[in-house]
Amino acid sequence: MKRTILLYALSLAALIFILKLIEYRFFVRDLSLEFYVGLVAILFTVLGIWAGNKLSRKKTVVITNPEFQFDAARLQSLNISKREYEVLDLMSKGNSNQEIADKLFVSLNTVKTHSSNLFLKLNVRRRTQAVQKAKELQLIP
Amino acid sequence: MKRTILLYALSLAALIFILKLIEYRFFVRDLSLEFYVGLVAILFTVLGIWAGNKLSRKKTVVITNPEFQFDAARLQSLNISKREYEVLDLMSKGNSNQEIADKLFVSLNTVKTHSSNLFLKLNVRRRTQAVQKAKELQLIP
DNA sequence: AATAAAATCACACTTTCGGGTGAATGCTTT
DNA sequence: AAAGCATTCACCCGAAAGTGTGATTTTATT
Repeated sequence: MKRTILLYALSLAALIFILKLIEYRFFVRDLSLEFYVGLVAILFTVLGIWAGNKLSRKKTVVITNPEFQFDAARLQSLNISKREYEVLDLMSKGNSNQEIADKLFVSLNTVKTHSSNLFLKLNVRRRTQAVQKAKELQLIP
Repeated sequence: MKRTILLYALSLAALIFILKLIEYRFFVRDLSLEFYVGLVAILFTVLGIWAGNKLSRKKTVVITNPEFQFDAARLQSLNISKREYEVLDLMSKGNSNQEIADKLFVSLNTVKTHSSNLFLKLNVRRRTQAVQKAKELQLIP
């Protein structure tokens, strides 16, 4: 964290130095102000992406802790429906399809349909893989 | 992904518009070039951080659980053999019996025997339950 | 009201899993 | 050497899981 901030500061200093050089050329060679500003924008966008990645990678480690942080956004982005999620949840608790069907008051075939669609959305082929992936994606505890 | 790029483009356009306004004021109020450049730098750093985060967020895959403390004593007390544990480990990673057999260079029947004994020792009836219970017992991450 | 999405179920079919039994081999431990 | 354990494998059988297709109903959204 500290090192990232330090590196950011150093990069900032280096960039400002480079910009001063460019500024010099700008006045000497009479380039347009738009070109100059565009260059600054590009450089700092790149720097921002880099710094952002460095800083948010630390956050990833925080997410790694055992405290489950439900990722509703990811659930939505995968287009997993409410019913499919319920099946996933019961699945992760070690229930068979028949047990899931009994608990959700639906037929076995319905559970199969839901789980099949779930596997497609999670891009897996078996329930064990689905559970694994769902945990990685912070969809279930 | 597409939406992020679109939003980035829109933000870019908005920023350029704002910059033009600032540029206008710059000439009118005669602010220093350094101030102007600094502002551009800050704005695009922020934009870069945001865009970078959006684009790289899908990389937050969590596999390691730092809380995991391997409980060798429990493994022994359950009389789980080395080979059975290897099967359990591969099982927890979503492998089918056939895949486990291939990875351990044994036959499918052997894996079935191991997993069957494993289920007895863990007092479960399905691989999903076995994985669940093994995690609870701190046998696997 | 029309359309789209979600949820429901069926049926046929293939694959995978799990139980039960039996058996051969090798490695320790007594 | 004998007993015990782990490891290996085979065969059979039934249960569970998963695939594919098609169809109906319910619920949201426009």
